[in-house]
Amino acid sequence: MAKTSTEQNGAKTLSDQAYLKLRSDIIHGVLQPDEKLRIEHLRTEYGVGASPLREALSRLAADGFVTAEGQRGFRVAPMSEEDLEDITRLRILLEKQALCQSIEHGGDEWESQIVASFYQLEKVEESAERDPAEWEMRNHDFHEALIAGCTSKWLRRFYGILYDQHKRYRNIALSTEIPRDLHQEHEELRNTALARDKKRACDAIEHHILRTAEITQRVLREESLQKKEIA
Amino acid sequence: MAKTSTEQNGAKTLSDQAYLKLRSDIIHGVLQPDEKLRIEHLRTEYGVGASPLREALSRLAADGFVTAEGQRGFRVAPMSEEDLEDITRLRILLEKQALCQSIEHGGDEWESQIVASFYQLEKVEESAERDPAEWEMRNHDFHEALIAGCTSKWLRRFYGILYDQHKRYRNIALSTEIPRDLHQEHEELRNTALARDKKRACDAIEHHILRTAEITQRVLREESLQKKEIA
DNA sequence: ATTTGCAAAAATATCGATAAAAAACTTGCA
DNA sequence: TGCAAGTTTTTTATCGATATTTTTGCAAAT
Repeated sequence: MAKTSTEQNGAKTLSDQAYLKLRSDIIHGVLQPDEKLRIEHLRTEYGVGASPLREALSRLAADGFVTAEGQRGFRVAPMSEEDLEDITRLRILLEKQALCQSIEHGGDEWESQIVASFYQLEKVEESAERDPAEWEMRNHDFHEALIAGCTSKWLRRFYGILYDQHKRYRNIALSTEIPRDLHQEHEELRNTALARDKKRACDAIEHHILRTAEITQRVLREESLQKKEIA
Repeated sequence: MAKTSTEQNGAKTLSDQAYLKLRSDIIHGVLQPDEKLRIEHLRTEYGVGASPLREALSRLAADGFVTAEGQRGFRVAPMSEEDLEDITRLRILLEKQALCQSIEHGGDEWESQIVASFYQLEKVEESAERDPAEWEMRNHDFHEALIAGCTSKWLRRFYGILYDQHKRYRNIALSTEIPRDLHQEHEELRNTALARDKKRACDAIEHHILRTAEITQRVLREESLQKKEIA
């Protein structure tokens, strides 16, 4: 039976719901970098009490989406070019590692999921609408499929955080357009992974992440220039 | 002026204090793996209300020291050989990376701190008392000094979590003895770092971490054997 | 014009009480 | 005895209220 609309996802508690909603709003730029997060205001906005909100914010602080200073409350984590570069470099290191482990340990199920999720991603990339939200989902599924064979829980955990941090930059920078030439990179990624070619797969993933980061960075730089011109 | 005893450290709020105390108690085995963490019980034990406790537990869940299941409360994160191995492998990857960056970017201050912290560690290792708590602190300072030149915030963050997770295993497994031959590994580490020899420094750190993990794992295995014999 | 001091306002952190859920414990019945 | 349904107890999650701290606003003084 379908659950109530307030708990359609895996969120059993108000705290979880608040966590997921805040997280999503930060990633999608609804809550702007550095913005103050006043409990009283969020209370009315999200329709939950102070306790679950503070719990959610504490968790978000632990994975770097908000900053917390004692007696001064919370704010959305700032964004900067250095931070993007930092995230990018570490994401490359971890995703390479996870990919290598996957190539070593992945079985039939792993291969199937790569083929399937690549196909779904391809469909979105070539479709007329090119819905960015849909693309984000499929892109995430594809990357998850690639590293699904990785057995390290900690690697998965850290990678997940970095993926979402990266996603925040992508979303804010390129909220509308999907670069067309990402597709062939995904294809190379699929082929090298299925061929169990660690070296080339790692090169492909590094190149792919660097490329998207570069695009993001360029848009980010242009935006910050515009802001300075206004000021 | 000296602060009140309840806020001698950097903890400005009750939530922070509870977080640090719980964290420390988990790392030092005061709170056992898998142990249920009942709010009402902790309330009396730690002398704070439910709200700061829940915030602290939420944060601890985010960095993997406790597990949280909706409507079922919190418990101390379990320990296992697989988890130790997982932590060990990833810690090696990250500490190598951080060390390389340090060797590249570290300046005079970085070198000085390595020499200084190594000296302090050496003193404890060769002293008659061989106080494990003192050794833990000095060991931490030395490893921190080695990677102090690393400019990546995210790498530092993740490394910090893994270091403390590793420390939990160390503490529970070897709460009393300090293996004597760790000293020469530290020396090799200091020398190769100061010589700016990335390759050898990385080998040294890998070997060092693997060695301590092996010792820990052996003790862990013996303990779990004893438990099974009793049962 | 800038700073200083203080009072008012706002926001944070925390507590105590309560509703909701899960676990433990009966009790009735085959 | 075994076990299913209902009932009590325990525990979790959440709200509303309050004490404490920070920020703001404003007037007097340098």
